[in-house]
Formats: sequence, C-alpha cells, structure tokens
Amino acid sequence: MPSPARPGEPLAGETRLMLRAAQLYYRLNLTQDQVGERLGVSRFKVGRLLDRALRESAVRIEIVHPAARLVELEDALASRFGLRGAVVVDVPATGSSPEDELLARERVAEAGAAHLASLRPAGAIGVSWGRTMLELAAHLRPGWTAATEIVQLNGATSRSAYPTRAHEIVERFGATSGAAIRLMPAPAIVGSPELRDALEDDPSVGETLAAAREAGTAVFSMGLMGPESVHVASGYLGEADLAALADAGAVGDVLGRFLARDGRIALPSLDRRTIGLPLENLRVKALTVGLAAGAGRGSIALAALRAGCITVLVADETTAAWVLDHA
Amino acid sequence: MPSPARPGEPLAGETRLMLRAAQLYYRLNLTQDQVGERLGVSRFKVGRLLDRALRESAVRIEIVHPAARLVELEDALASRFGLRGAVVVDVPATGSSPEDELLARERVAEAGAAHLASLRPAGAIGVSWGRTMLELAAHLRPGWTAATEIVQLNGATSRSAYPTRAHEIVERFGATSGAAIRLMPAPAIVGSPELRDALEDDPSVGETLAAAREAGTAVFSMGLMGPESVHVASGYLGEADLAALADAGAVGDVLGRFLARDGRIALPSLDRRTIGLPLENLRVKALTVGLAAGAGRGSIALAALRAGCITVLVADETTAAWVLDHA
DNA sequence: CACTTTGTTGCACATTTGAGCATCGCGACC
DNA sequence: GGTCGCGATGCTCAAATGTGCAACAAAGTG
Repeated sequence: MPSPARPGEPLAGETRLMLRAAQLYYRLNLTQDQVGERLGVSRFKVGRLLDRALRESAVRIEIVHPAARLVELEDALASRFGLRGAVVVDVPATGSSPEDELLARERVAEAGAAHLASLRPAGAIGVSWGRTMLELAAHLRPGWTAATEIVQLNGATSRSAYPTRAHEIVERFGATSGAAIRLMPAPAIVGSPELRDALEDDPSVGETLAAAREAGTAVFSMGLMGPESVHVASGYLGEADLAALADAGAVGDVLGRFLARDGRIALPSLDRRTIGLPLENLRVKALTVGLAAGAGRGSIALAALRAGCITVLVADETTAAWVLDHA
Repeated sequence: MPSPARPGEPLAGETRLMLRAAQLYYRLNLTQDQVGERLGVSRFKVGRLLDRALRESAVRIEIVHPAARLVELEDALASRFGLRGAVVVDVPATGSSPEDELLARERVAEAGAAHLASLRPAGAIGVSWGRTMLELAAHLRPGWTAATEIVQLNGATSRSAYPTRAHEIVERFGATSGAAIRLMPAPAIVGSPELRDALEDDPSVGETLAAAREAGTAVFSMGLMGPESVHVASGYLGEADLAALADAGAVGDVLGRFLARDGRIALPSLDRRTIGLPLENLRVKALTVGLAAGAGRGSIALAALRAGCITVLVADETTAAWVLDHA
C-alpha cells in the first residue's frame, strides 16, 4: 500500500491525481466521467483513484450531527443484545441530583411513549407501574394505538401512604387507546409464598395474571435496588429483605422481581412472595419495552437485558453508554 | 429547513431515521436498497434522507490527505489566473535562511522538471538561466522529451567573476532531450539601447532571438529585485539602475525584464537595454512554464501572472499562498 | 365546503457507478 | 532473448443511484 506523502518528499504524480480527483468529485460534485475528462484519464481510472483515496483514508466521511452518538448507541445496543430496537435520548443535565433524575425520567418516558406509538402494538398490552411509567402514560396521545385490552402486569396496592398510582397508569393507557382495562388488585410483595399463591389463585388476581400471560406486548420500567426503591417507599420491602437482597447481589427490579448482575433472580425466596407475571412469561412476548432512566440504572438495565426480557430498550445516554461499557 | 436538534429537545423521528440511514450507508457501506430494507422504508426515501443529511451537513466529507492543501492551491491558482496548470510543492522548512532558500529552490526545480517531463513538450523549447533553472536542468532525466531544439531566451554572458552558467543549462536540456542547442552570446543588459539593438541585429544573437520567438515552449524562473538579484551579482545592474528600478516599483524580473506589481515593465528605459525575448513574444506561446522558489518571490510571481506570460506556474506553498492572498 | 397549495411518496427511466475479465506493457528472471 | 508474472488499463455488463413526474395527502384559504 502506498504510504501517505510525508512533507519533504516529492508528491507522487498519482497521489496528486488522486487528490485532484477527490476534490472534483466530492467538493464540486462532478461525475466520475466529468472528472476523468478534466483530468485527462478514463472514468475507470477515476473510480480507482477514488477507491484508493477511500482505502487510504485520504477522504474521511464523518457523521457530525449532534445526535449521531445517540443513534450509534442505539445500534450498538440492538446488535449487542439482539434487540428489536433501542431508543437512547440525550438528557441535557446528566448528574444525579433529584432534578436531573426527574428530567431524565421525563425525557425517557416521552421518548418511550413516542416510540411505543410508532410501533402501534395491537391486541392486549401489559403494563407495570412506577414513576417512569406514570410519566410515560401521561405522554400517550389519544389514538396512539388501537389495543383491545390493557392489563396490569404486577401487584401494586400500596401498604403505605405512598400511592403506586398503578390504576392511573392503566386507565390512561386504556383511555388513550380505547381499550378495556384489567387491574391487578394485590400488593407487589406479600409476607409468604403461601399467601402469594392463594392470591394468585383467586380469580380477582388470577384472571388478570392469565390475561397478562396472553398479552403480546409488555411495557415496564426498571427499578433501583436500595432504600430509594419504590418498593421500600410503598412498604413492600423491610430492612431485613433489603439486607438479604443486598447480600444476594441484587441490582434492581423488573416487575417487582429483583435481579442479580447476571440477570438471574437474586433472591428466589423473595421472588416466591412477589405477585405478578413471572419473567419467564415476559421473555416469550413478541414485544417488551423496558425503560431505564436516571443515574445508577445501568446495572439493572444490563441485568434485564441479560435476563432476555427486553426486546426494545429505552434509556438515557449515560445509562446506554454504561451498559455497553460493562456488557 | 429543519434545524439540527438541540440538546434537550426530543429528536424528531425523521432525523433519527436520517442518521440511522447515514450510519448504515456511509459506515457499513450498505446500498440504499439494503438500508431501506433494514429501516423499513423505500430506497427512494433513503436516497432523500441521505440527500438531506448532506444538505444539512449532518455528514461531512473531508479530504484529509496532508497534500490536499497543495492541490487546492494549484486548482485555485489555475482557475484564478486561467492557467493551463499549476504545481505547488510543500517545502519542509519555510523560513528565509539561505539553507531554506536552497531547499525551496531544489524542490521547486525538481517538481518543475518532473512536471515538464509529464507535459512532453515537442518542437523548440526556450529556456532562461539562473540558479533555479540550473537546478531544474540537473533534474532532467535523459529522454524526458523529444525536442528538436533548445534555445536560450535571454542574454547571459557574465561581466563579473560570477558565472551565469547559462550554457550548462542549455546544454543539459539539449543532451537529455536529444535536441540541438542554440545559445545567445550576449550580456543580459548592456549600457545603451543602441548597443542592444546592434547586438540583436547581429546574426549571432539575432538568429537565436528569432528561434526564441518561434519556440512553442518556454521555461524560465523568476528573479528577485534588489541587491540579491543575480543581475547584480553578474554585474549587469549597478547602484544607479537598482535605485531607479526601486523608484519605479520593480518587484523582480522575468527573462531579465523587471516588472512592477501590476505586471507592466517597471522601467522602460532599462528594458530597452535588455537583450532577449520580449515579454509580448512570451505571452503568445502555447506553453510557458514559470518557476518561483523561495521567500519573497510572491510579488514577482503575481506580477508575471498579471503580465500574462505564464501558462504553468511552479511554486512553493508559501509563494502560492501569498499570490492567492494578494491577487 | 370546495378549492388551492404545499409537501410527500413511489415509480419509470436515464445516468452513474462498480465488478469481473481480457489485454497490454514492463521488468525480473531464467 | 524468451517468457513468466504482475500491475495497470479499458471494456462489458449489471447494479446502484438520481431525476422528473404523477398520484396522493395534509393543511391552509376563500
């Protein structure tokens, strides 16, 4: 391969010709034919000169749009994890203050709503709850899709003064899509596996759960592990559970199910007390949209991706970059 | 025209699509068809997206070769002055020390020789003399062209101990091209117009001058004005002439004829004492190669270009840039 | 509510470009 | 001096791309 000319060395005539061809072709937008005419060579030679220029990277083609990086991350995520798609949004402030968290959540939820609308999912759609989901629901525009039924995917009746507002979310999904809704009247986590089983067997919960299994689409957000988790605020998780989860290496939750870094259930004993769609059922759905917004969500996003329960990831840029870095 | 997305503003779906298309097309080198398939749009739309990306300069195509700048200068010179061609060489050191001057002269002469060879001029070729011409002659390779005759264009027999070496130059041109040679046995500048006319009327000079007029090709270098001029070293110009030239605004010489900034003869009285081809005869030649090497040559190069007596300019980068800056 | 206006889409068709292949010239090496 | 590569060249043919146009849709406008 000919090396690029160093200063002090006469410029090979061929190289001169190559650069001239590149200028005429790329700058002046002449056809290879016209370039050949001006340079007194055949168009084939011009093509070969341009080829060489490209191979020797004498011309650089660069995508300079400010948002190009986001699209790159999207593509990298999609191909790395075999996703059907990914949406990465850039968030102006990228710190971890409560305001920044709020902003990130807002932007991700907005993008999630827009992307969901562009997919126009049909049939039954399962949804989870949480702050991000509430925000997403708020951004749904009437007629965004024509679903038949909106199903709540996991339990949510609060034990504490802190409301989960799951019904608001499901209702807004229903109202904007013209679908019937099906709520899940149960807590997210109960005290014993036996109670969990009893509740899930009761038609009030069981029928919703069955519908959740049947739904072809699921939309959910990912929660943090730790004292700031909504499950703590809602009173589902106590000190002891939290400590046990930490010991088990939990990094966050999907539908109330806490995952370890590798994507497996961190604490099976807790999982057996959790009410809602099991992750096995999530994995087989045609479309599952997972949202991760805010600092520290990288690890749970990665865990969920490893668990195979996401087909479309929506995340902020920081989270997306973290995931790719640690994959 | 859609503006590029600002951070903090949701990215329009179209823009996302455009960037994705650009990535697939330019980075992965897919065809527009394949891009369309992946993106679920028609190939026409892909073409239009790429168009838009180019128009909005979301993709930038840049020629990054270190020598690209030289070629740009060449093209700019050629189009600005209607030249048949231009050769700009980059000279590593670009100062004005004697060594740098030497280097610039060497590189320009070398490039000039190479370019001249690539033009393969036929018939009679007129040549001037000087340090650059000597260097150029030294770089001619046997068989570089098949000329019939080499003609010295202007007088050169030295009045001083400093030899002009014009015969060496003409001989080397002849020897390497297999052409007969014709010298001009006369000084460059004499004391009076009458003596000039008498010498030019003498067959020894007159026949060479006639041949010089007939030659289709001329090769010459440009000289500086001032005490460092070869005409001073050779004893042709005295203090008085030099002062008069300076007063008249002379910037340098072509074939011993000193020009003012605007390309006109600076001092007609001196010009009438100068022996050699007049510039009017130079202007009408099919091919005239002018060389300008070294600091300070910009002004005479520009003057010569304005005088219209150059069809191919060979210069170092600094000189070329100066000329374009001041044109 | 009809009507223009404007912009978007897909298409047929012409142009432009790339790929594979035969040929040619040139130097190296018997 | 023959001849064997080897790279460069130009060609044919197929693929890829750009262009003008008509159909259509959305959004004003009287």
